[in-house]
Amino acid sequence: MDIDRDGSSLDPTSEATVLASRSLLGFVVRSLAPVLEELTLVQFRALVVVDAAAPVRMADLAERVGVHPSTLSRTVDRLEAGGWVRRVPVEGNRREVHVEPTARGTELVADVTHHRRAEIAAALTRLSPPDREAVRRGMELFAAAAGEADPEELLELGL
Amino acid sequence: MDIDRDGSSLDPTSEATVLASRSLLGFVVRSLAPVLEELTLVQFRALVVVDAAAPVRMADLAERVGVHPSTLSRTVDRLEAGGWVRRVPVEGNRREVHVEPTARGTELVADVTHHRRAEIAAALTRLSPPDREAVRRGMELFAAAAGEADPEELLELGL
DNA sequence: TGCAACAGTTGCACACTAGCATGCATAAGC
DNA sequence: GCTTATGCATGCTAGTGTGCAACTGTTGCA
Repeated sequence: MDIDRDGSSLDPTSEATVLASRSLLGFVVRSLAPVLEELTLVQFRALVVVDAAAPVRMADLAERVGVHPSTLSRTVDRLEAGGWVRRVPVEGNRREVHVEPTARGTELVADVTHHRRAEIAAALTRLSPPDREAVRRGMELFAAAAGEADPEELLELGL
Repeated sequence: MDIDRDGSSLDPTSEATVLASRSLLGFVVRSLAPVLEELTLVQFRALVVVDAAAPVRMADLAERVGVHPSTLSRTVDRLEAGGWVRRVPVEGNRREVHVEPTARGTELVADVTHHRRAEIAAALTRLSPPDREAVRRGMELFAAAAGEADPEELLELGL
């Protein structure tokens, strides 16, 4: 909330960046809100990993999501019951189980990112071409300076 | 995760913005991670509201956090047990109860935002002054185009 | 004064996350 | 082939979040 309280003590660039980050977070939250009416955050996180890494073994999935295998087993139960993922036998190994997204699961994940990107693009249309260019340059410079976010890390918020 | 999968279909400014947003989210998540070892996300959300709006009535708090008063009552129980907030009687009204952060609660919230701001500032030092200026301008333009995020909305992720 | 509305808590029910210990089937190693 | 390790599922316990309904105490109004 008070992400920029006491902001006056920082340099103007940090200031502007913090402010912009609040706007961006708004986009993220809005894109996530509808999902959270269908799935819990934990479930969506798991679905995102499945969608990105399928086919993935249960144990690997548990590790990537960062939960105990037994917890994951039950989370997959729920995702499977909801029709978001399915367990598939691994050929040549009857001990392991793979998890894959269903079409519905893939679609849900795609919708979220799509919606987010569309909203951002819509906001940018409110700028003149030169201003848009300035945004592009600023964002690129910032991304380069900040470095890629660790995917595992982003996952902690289901992103 | 795949926040920029299929990115090629968008304009370069959206592209850059999405990329930068991933970095920014990384900062947010990192600043939040230590907190989540002490409090649940819901509890932290409530704490943030209390810290920002104290003193606040239970009913108002429930509404702002977006949960049922009975749920909030128990959440406050837990926050109070952990020493993050305290209930204080309202003078002149023995029916209402106010909630206030303890010093510890205020400090926790401040730590999160501080840590986040410091990390962002540190990343920006890796840029030359002119580049930093370009970032400032880009971020300001974006924030202006995107508009202020709705505080209630950001709260959904405890921000 | 008496009654209705209000503020907050508590009992109840249910779902989800979480981890540990256990069990079961399968695979791998000797 | 027998033993051990692995992969997964399940029973158990516990903490949390959630809402509804009921209850207590308080306030406000007629």
